[in-house]
Amino acid sequence: MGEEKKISMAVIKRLPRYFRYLGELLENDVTRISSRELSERMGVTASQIRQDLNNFGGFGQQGYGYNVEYLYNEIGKILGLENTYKVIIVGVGNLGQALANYTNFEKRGFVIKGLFDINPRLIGMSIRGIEIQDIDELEDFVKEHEIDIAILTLPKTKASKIGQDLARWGIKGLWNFSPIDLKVPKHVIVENVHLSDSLMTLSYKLNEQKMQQKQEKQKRETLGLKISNHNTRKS
Amino acid sequence: MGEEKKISMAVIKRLPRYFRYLGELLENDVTRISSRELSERMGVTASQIRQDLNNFGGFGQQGYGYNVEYLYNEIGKILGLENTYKVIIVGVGNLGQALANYTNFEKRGFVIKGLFDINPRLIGMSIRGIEIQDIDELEDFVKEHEIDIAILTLPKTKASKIGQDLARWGIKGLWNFSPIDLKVPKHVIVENVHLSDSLMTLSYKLNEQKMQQKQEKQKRETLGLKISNHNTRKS
DNA sequence: TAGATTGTTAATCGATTAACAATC
DNA sequence: TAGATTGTTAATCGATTAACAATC
Repeated sequence: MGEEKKISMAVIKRLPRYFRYLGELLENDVTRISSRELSERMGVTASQIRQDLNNFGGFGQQGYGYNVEYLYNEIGKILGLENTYKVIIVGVGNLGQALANYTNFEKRGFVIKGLFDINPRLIGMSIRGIEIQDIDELEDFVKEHEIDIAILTLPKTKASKIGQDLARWGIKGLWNFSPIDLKVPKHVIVENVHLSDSLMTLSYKLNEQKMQQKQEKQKRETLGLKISNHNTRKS
Repeated sequence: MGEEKKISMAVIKRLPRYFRYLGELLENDVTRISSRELSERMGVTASQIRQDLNNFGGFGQQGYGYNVEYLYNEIGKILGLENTYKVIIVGVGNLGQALANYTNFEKRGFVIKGLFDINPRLIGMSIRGIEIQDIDELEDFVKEHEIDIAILTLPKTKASKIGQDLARWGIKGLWNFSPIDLKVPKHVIVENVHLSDSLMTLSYKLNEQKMQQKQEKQKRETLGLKISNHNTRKS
């Protein structure tokens, strides 16, 4: 009783991908799918799919598989997509503007209520009908409108302090695009998008690939040399 | 000999974070650091740091710790940051524009050589001196300039085909921002940035937090009820 | 030298995969 | 009913943590 087995982050991080694949199946009017078939499409094991889903309950039926629409909706619920959140964007540079213009987030219940920047040239401008305000207004706005989430798209030098301020002012979640680790109380949820980390991972993988190819080439050449030596000796 | 123990993705994904922390230490003129102290700053175990680093060699010294600058440079090498790559951006919408304007990538050796879009209103415009070209020019450009990496910031309906085209035209890596899993030959490296997945993870965590708080509140209320009952009986 | 801290082996923990009884 | 496929337990695998001898 009350013994919620803590669900691992590995599982949680896979849920959006399941959701994505089920959404596609739904679009293609597929009504049912087995763990085996889904596993083949997704390139994972059927066992993992069944294990992952059974963390949250039994959504399938023996001998039948899973009803696509039902499972899609259930995963949506698990992800909390039926909630709506009041969102602000702090830092309306290139990336902030891009996110402000991105209407898809609202479909997931993330409604942008305010935009904030320090740059006087931006303040007063509007994006999708929302005026960019001076960051001095941030505290009052967050408290008055009971903002849930702040998207942090500002220079790392400022992100840390603003993140802590927002935590104090009652923000529930931070979607952080700055290449730093925010230090906030643990009741404030932080989800990071570290683009530079992602780029470095890409760099690593490209470099690894390059080295492997070089190695293989060398191996081929050594082999070629041996063969030609062999031939020389023979002839 | 030639028995490279394959390094796990978990380790690789942690390298950029080490690199980040070491960079900060370097900026603060810290010359040496022990695994223990770094572990405290980063919120990981010292054991993990030593294990991770020893996948690539012994960079420290017993009784001393690690030289910050040396370790920073070595991790930079491991990440392949001394390489330079020719990059194009395919899809110059809000996000593509933001990335095109982001100069930090060039510091990591990712040099943007071309921008491509299908939208006639964008074609001919320039960002940081680079003209946006019609996507029809893509094949010739990639082949002629031997482009290494394509950043895919286009609608998911188009990303899949373009990704496959680019693979055929000799691209080495794809930095994919579309919410799909690209199907390309395995010699083409794909690094995904799934913003919508990240947002759904945030949504999950917020929802979980909300439920936990609700549960705790209920528990407190039940407890309060019991106490008041108890008091009632007593008085 | 004595103290500190690495590199590395061994122990533990957790996550993934395999197997199969339950059941639709 | 027979076949299919889940839900779940057990086995395996891999990753993390602990421990400590080596050594600066």
